[in-house]
Amino acid sequence: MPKAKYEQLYLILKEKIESGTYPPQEMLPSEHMLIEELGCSRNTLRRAVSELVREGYVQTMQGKGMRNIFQPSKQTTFTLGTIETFSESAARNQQRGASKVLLFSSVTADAQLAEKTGFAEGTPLFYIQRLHYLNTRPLILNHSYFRQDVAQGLTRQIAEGSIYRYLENELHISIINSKRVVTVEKATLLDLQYLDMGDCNCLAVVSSQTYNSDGVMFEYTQSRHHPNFFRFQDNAVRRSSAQPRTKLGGTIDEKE
Amino acid sequence: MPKAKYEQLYLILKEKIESGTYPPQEMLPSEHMLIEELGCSRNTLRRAVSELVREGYVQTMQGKGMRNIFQPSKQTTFTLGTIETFSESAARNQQRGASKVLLFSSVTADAQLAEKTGFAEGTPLFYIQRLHYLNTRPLILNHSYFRQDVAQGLTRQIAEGSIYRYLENELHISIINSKRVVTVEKATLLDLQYLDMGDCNCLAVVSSQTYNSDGVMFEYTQSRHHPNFFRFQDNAVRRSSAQPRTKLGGTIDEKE
DNA sequence: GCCGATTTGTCCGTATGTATC
DNA sequence: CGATACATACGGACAAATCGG
Repeated sequence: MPKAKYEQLYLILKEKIESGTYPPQEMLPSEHMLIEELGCSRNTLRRAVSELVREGYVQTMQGKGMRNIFQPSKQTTFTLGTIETFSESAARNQQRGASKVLLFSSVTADAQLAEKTGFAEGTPLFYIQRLHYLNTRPLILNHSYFRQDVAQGLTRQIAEGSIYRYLENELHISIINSKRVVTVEKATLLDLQYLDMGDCNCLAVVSSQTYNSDGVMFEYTQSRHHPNFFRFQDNAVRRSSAQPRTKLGGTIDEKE
Repeated sequence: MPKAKYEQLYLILKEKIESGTYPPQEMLPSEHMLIEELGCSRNTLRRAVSELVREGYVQTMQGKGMRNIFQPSKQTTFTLGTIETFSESAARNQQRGASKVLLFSSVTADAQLAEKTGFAEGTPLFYIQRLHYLNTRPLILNHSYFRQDVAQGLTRQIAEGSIYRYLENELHISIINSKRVVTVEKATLLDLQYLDMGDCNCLAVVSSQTYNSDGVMFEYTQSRHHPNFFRFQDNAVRRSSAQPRTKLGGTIDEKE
């Protein structure tokens, strides 16, 4: 369970929105009312609300109030504000994913690999190819590179299970953040061999660089997603001062 | 210029990070130091910092401090935390985009269109097809639907220029937020006709539902992006309490 | 292992500004 | 104009994690 109060309030409000306790398209109680009802300070409530805004559950408008703009899942279930990952999809569909290690090897980053991954040239790496299945259907082909000096003792056996459980529980590495880029690329021969793509010749590629608490990027992973089962969700919020900020300013300018 | 103090502090810190005033991979000054240096309260500083964390400029670790993890643009310029839009790319490359209206029409949402767009069946809509060029190269094919009762008086002439300037400045509609979904789809005949896609038969599709301050979704736009020029960026941050939250929890679980 | 200093994380109360009605 | 509501900003208090002695 979450310890922080603002997380609890966030979950309470989210539940009330999803369950229809707050009617769709209608105004929520004012901050003042919610503070009394929930027994918290204004700052704490606002922190919970700002998360709901970021995820597209509510609109806030100065001088007016907060409006519930949650829409209960049109077609597929509607999780907001982030990537729907493989394991999330699996859990949501009551299906369990499986994984298979195609390749476990050691490599040293050459100039080309350094350029692609962001590791320094000459860095010793583990290079692992893994295939993720959902319901016996292969959906994601992963190319992962781990720094050998960080992921010490990593073996093919461990990769068959959970690499991250090993890194966190055995090596006590704490993962801090992960930078990701989504692009669309032509399918390689390997993609076509393992992913059953029909007549599509492109796929969605999520490249991520993951950092530990020492600030070192210890992992680069390229996830190649079957195009029919890839779905990224986001909510862009209007920013008061329309700088060359990126969020919605960009999105809206895009349409001019 | 931005009015809010936390926005100014955010820009100041971001500039110092990007310019190398704070060395890469090193710790930033502590909150206490920055507060004195910048002349602000702790909350205001923390608000600015949290934005930098969200965009992958810095890591924060309780008991340790803040580390600069910005990487100055490996290959393409590196804007973090959001979609790189058409106009942003254009501006960044010193190139100007152009737009062409392919179709301007009125339609009424039937069952199928209602399902796809989220408008109620029977809603009168403007349906506009527009092609966006970058440097004479067609990159994005947009299918836009606007509610006629909201976007009153919209004409093909206006669509040749900026629809949003008309909506905001003439009709005084305030845009609050926009829900977006990124998928990969097979190219249609129209895509192949207008976008010069080579031998790719798929493209990146960004579907967005945009809301005004009355909480009504007044626009649905499907942006079909040339696969070679699509790039979505994100930074996932570790959350202390590992709930069935979505951000990094999901990303990491994905790798199990 | 303990203790204290440092640093970030959470929470509260209050005051003021600004947009809406 | 006043009342209401959200937005910004400040200062203080305590908790939790880290690190060095």
